[in-house]
Amino acid sequence: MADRATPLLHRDDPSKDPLVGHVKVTRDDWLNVARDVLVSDGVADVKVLALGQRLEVSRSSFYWYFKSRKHLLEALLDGWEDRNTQTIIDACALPAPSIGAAVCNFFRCFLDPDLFDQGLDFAVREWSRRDGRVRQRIDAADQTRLAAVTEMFQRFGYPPSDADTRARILYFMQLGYHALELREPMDSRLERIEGYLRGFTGKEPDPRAVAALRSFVKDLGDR
Amino acid sequence: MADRATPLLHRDDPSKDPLVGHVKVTRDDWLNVARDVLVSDGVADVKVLALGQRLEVSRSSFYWYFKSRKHLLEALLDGWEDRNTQTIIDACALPAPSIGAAVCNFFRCFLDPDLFDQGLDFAVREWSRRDGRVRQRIDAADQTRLAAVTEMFQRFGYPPSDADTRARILYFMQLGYHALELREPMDSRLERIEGYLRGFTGKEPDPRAVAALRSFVKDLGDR
DNA sequence: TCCCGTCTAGACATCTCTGTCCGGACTCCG
DNA sequence: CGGAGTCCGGACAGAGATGTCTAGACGGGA
Repeated sequence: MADRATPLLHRDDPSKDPLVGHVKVTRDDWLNVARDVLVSDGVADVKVLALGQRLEVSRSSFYWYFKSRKHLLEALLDGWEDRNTQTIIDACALPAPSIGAAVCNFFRCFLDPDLFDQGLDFAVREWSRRDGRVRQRIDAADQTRLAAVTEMFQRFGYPPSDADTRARILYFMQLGYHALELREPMDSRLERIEGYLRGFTGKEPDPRAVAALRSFVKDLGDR
Repeated sequence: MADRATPLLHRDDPSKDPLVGHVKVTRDDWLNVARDVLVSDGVADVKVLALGQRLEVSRSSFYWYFKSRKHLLEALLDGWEDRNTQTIIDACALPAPSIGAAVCNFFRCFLDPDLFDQGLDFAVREWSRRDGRVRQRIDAADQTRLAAVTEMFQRFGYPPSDADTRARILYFMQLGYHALELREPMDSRLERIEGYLRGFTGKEPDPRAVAALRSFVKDLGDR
């Protein structure tokens, strides 16, 4: 024992750390930090050393949880697919009394950042431009999502080609909205959505569906 | 003289090179290759070694033309600004008999990839998300472009606030269109533009302006 | 108390990219 | 012919990132 007499904790000052209470870093911690960096800085900046510094832990810890950086990126993609694509599929498969209510269900998962993470979706889309395998996964995800939306319209009696067209417009519109990074107040966004409902269903929006959407948004604002 | 008896040219087989005829690599060659990589792979992949390999030249040549990689990126930004922002400014300042013809001038520079490079604009916009200084430059460029479009509407009698609104819709719409990476046939794109003309000018499109735009597009297709 | 599984620090080799330096080939021009 | 200027290849050092290895701290169970 020479100069180091305080080997107790590997974290000097846990109070100023966002993970107060944790003494150990979990695999999910690595994944969450990696996801944050992916969204804010892009995949090129997802570096083991940088993630470790943010977690105030050395790189060695990383290699306990992940075989390599490549495996981390793979896990990141799996999480993205589980979260975003599955959310859309679930929303489209939800039972609904009318097509208007069904479209409302579709919009709901985009309104709640806990359900669909648009920043992550955008980051993966950007990542795909530079990685063929990611490109394949996101292309497949787009196909899967579109198929789910198309099936939703078909379930309410729209003929296949019509359902396909409406699904594409609906899905692409959401992509474009997020791509522009508009920051619109929730109220005017709701009004726009009601306008969309008329366009996609071809009739006046179901008042009960609109009311449900409004209360859903209100809950989002309250919490 | 040991094993190398053919020191004549530094390029083994100039025939299969895109720069046939060039024996020397120019500063513009480096810039062009760098721009291509920036557009297709992002700024992180703009590496001196990779650019040199594509030019079939060693990195030493690079440091003859550029002080450092940072200076190359700076030159890339200067070229982007000279080309894209200046193109919009010039198009908006062009004399026109009516606001409809003026808006046609605006659309023209987006239809011709030699005037406005949308891939480059998109790549720089993406780069700006990870570099504060680039972010400042692109924010300033957006302001400058919007001011030019606003001035165009004001020149034709629109009151300032109205001109500002129309300019924003017009400019943001172009951004969104390119962001979605739609590949629409030129014919249907022209029809859409005529529809926009009604919206932005509030009256039927100037037939002469539309005819000029059509012949401009035809020239683009012919060459 | 002691041992074992869990988790991390630090040292190390390796790779990639950057930037510098030197020398040589080529061109132009006197 | 020859010297200066232009341009490039190759070697070198340094920084930073990845992945491996070993020793050791911690906690829980026999």
